[in-house]
Order: sequence, then C-alpha cells, then structure tokens
Amino acid sequence: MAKETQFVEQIADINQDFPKWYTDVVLKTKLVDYGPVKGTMVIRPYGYAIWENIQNEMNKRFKTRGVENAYFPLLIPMSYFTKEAEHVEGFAPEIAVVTVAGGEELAEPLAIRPTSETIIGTMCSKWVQSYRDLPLKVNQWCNVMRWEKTTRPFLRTSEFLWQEGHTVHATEQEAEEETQAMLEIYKEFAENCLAIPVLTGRKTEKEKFAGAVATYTMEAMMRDGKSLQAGTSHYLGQNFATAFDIKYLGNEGSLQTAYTTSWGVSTRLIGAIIMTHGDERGLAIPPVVAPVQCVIVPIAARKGGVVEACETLKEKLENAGIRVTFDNTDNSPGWKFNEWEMKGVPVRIELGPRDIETGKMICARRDTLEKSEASLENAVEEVKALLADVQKNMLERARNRRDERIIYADDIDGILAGVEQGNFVKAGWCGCRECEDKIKEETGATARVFAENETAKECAVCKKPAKHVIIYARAY
RNA sequence: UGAGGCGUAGCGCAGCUUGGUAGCGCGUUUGGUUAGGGACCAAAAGGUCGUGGGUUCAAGUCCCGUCGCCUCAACCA
Repeated sequence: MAKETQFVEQIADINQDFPKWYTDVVLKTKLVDYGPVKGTMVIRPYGYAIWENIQNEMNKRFKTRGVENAYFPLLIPMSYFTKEAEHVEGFAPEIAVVTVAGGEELAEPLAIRPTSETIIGTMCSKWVQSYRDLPLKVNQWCNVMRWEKTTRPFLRTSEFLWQEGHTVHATEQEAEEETQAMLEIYKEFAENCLAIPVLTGRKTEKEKFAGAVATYTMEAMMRDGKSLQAGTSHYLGQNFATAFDIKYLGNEGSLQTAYTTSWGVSTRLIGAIIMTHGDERGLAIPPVVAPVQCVIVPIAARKGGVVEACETLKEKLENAGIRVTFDNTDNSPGWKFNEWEMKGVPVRIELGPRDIETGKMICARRDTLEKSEASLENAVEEVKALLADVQKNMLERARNRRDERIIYADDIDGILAGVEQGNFVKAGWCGCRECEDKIKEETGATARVFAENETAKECAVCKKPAKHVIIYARAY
C-alpha cells in the first residue's frame, strides 16, 4: 500500500485536484507536450495513435452515410466571414489573422480557419448547380485555430485537430434528417468505441453555433461531474446557403436555395476518454481505440525460454489483429505493471517460467485490475474475449456513474446545490433568455441540452409555466 | 483587464529573513547483483540561479526595472 501511495503522489490525486491530475496524466503518459506557443499542444505518438484509431472508426461510419473526405485550404479571406452576420460576430474575437506574407503587407488579411463553413460554402456554390448535384456530402480532417484565453490540453487548445462534415440538401426536411442522423452516429460512436455515455439533444439559442438555425450536441459527464460538449451537429437552414449563394435548379425548372448542415468532433474526444475513464492509476483507454490493446510483460526474462515464449505469443496475437506490445526492457516487472497501467493499456499478460511450464498465462485487466489465469494455447480467443468485456464494462460503469448523478431541481438553490456536488441537474424552463442568464450567473452552470420528451410544471427561476426541461451542469 | 503567486540541474524543490565554497530528492549514464506489483549496491555526468541595471571587497540572497509562466476572477464552441 505504501508503494501505491508513492505512485499516486506522482500523478496527483484524482480526488483532490482533478485539473492537476488531468494535466499530470496527459504529460506523464506521453500523450502530449506543451507547444512553444501558449495554448498549443504537441501530440506525441502515443496520443496521436488514439486519434488515428478514432479517425478509422469514424471514417467507416461516414461511408455508410455517403460522406466523402476532402480537403480545403487553411487560409480563408477575411471578407468571407463577414457574409454571414451571426457567424462573424460569434467567431471574430478568436480568429487569428495573417497580415504579412512574402515580406509584404497583404491587400486582404487572411484568417486562419476557426471552422470552414465559409470556404466550403463558397466552393459548394460552384459545385451545386442542379438538383442532380444534391445531396452533397463532404468531410475534412484538419486543424483549426481559435485564440482561446485559457486552454487545457485536448479540452481547449488554440489549435486543434478535428473533422468537420458539411452537407448540402435540396429540402429542409432532408437537411434536418441529416443533422439528426449524424448526431446519432456520434452517439453510437461515443458509446461503442469510446465507452462514453452521452446525452444528446438540442442546444438553447444562447449556446448554439454562430450562424446555425439549430445546434444539436452530445454531452458527456466527466469524473468530477462537469459536462463536456463532445460533439455537435448543426442544422444551418438557408443561412449559409443564402450568404454564399448555394442555389440549384429544381427538376421543375425553378432556382432554389439549398439547405446545409455541418457537424464535427475534435481531439477533445481524447480529453473526454481521459476524464471519463481515468483513475488514481492514470489512464484507462477503451480497447477499440487503445494504441496498445495488450502488453506482454515477461517475468524472470533472463531464464531460458521466457523471451522466446513471449515473442511467439506476441506474433500469435498480432496475426489475429490485436495491437500488442512485448515489453522487453530491463525494468523490473513491477515497474512495467505500473507503467502500462498508467498508460491505460486494457489488458496485460504476465508470462514467466512457471506459466510456460503449465501452459498458462496471467491476464490482468485495466478496468477492474483483476488478474486471472488463462490458457496459453487459446490466447487469441482469451484476449479477444477479455478486450470485449473490458470495453463493455467501461461503458456500463461510466453510464451507471452518470445516471446516479442526474437529479431534478425545482429552483435555483436546488440547481446550485446539485451542480456543486457534481451532478447534472434537470429543471423546468420558461424559455426566456433572462432566466437562462440568471442561472449561469448564480450557479456557474449552463444549459447543456434540452431534455426532450420530459415536462416540468414551472420554470426554476421565474416560476412561470415551463415550456421545456433543461439539463444544467458546469462545463469544461 | 483586476488580485495573488512562481522563475535555481531534465523534473520537483530547498537556500533569500540575517550577503561569504551551488544544495536535496527523483530522473539520466556506467558497472554489478536482482526479478510474480515502482528492487539494491557502487560510481559518474549535469547549473552564466529568467533577464538588464544598481548597492557592496563580495549578490541566488538586498534595491529598481523588465520578460515569462501559473492560479483565481473575467472572457470563451
């Protein structure tokens, strides 16, 4: 136990100071390093591998919706932003601008994209001429820049990686359906791949994307009870289509304005994984996206046959499509156990002379820290089953923890008490901006998402009849 | 922008009140003994004390300026 305490000291206590724990973990597990420019992060190979796995899983899902990947330029003429009034107002404060290039002052300043609706809208107006060109669905994986005042690795950085999908449709109904369908894909992805349960639904006017008609969000609860906006899907109506002149000739011969959507998730998802599943030992990465799914730690590696047995096992698992590492460094086994646990590897196999003799291996799982004996001969099946079970258990555990912490409140005091204890709080809302602002002011909580299909008698603030139920939480 | 704090070895820090040989822990390197939960022994490397000026025989330490970072507030897809 004394040794465990020592270990805990190294990565800060998750229960004492969650933000400190978080930065400790991302730095010490070599996910990221700080960049030289404030608010930027260097994503190291171990962290980037998670991102690549996210990309792969996401691309599979995009294909099922007929979305194709493309790439648009980093620099966007400033004038593009002024075409949509709400959009420019929302993003102007955090746009970084290039004013000098080639040693000369530019005639028109260039924005470093904070998001690409403007340039993609411009291109789509060229590409869309006829109803036969619709629907048009493109996605790009890229970096964007938003000059944030306070930053935290993955959760909010000046520059971050994301995917942004943009679709153009002939009708309002089709565009709305697309918006919802992408939200569903995000939800399914978050739960099945990241083991993060999310609440989905619409955002209030105050919280919606600048320029959207409606913004839909998925909100995840972090270990400290705060909410993280893990992905959004926007129904843009004709706002951008009008501003960027996206029109098509209908089959009846008249010129129509199109309807557009956009949706995105970012490297923030990696932050969400850390803050959802991490514990006092460090990271816990869900098997589907884990860079290393299984690590083999040799015991008494200098004794004859141990290294060979480990290598054979590694090859066997690798051939079965499992991402496996054989840790043949000369650190002590105990050191390796802790190291790989800290790095969040879902399954660890311990293999020593005793096991080899009896044809067994010891499997330890990261989520419960339980050890079990398994047959070396059936290693592939055993490890696959274990990985699947870890994945399932991580989601269940996160869901149970969240569900226990969703409560109801009738008034501001109830909301304040609820969010202070790290809960999501449901409460009635009359629908007016004044009441929404008042809750933020007095409790520090914001309206995260509408709780659809639920009703309340009265607004928690003004006591007028409630039109909606809102989930309030403090947020990252 | 308001308030506070911190800059000394790769990392974390002590030393400053009361000026006088640059310290500690971890890590790193080398050699050896070990190995089923961060093992042990021995040796070594590593610092213009953020930076500019001032006081002094002498400044990490005192004084003035300056730069950077952190926390809280504010701001914030």
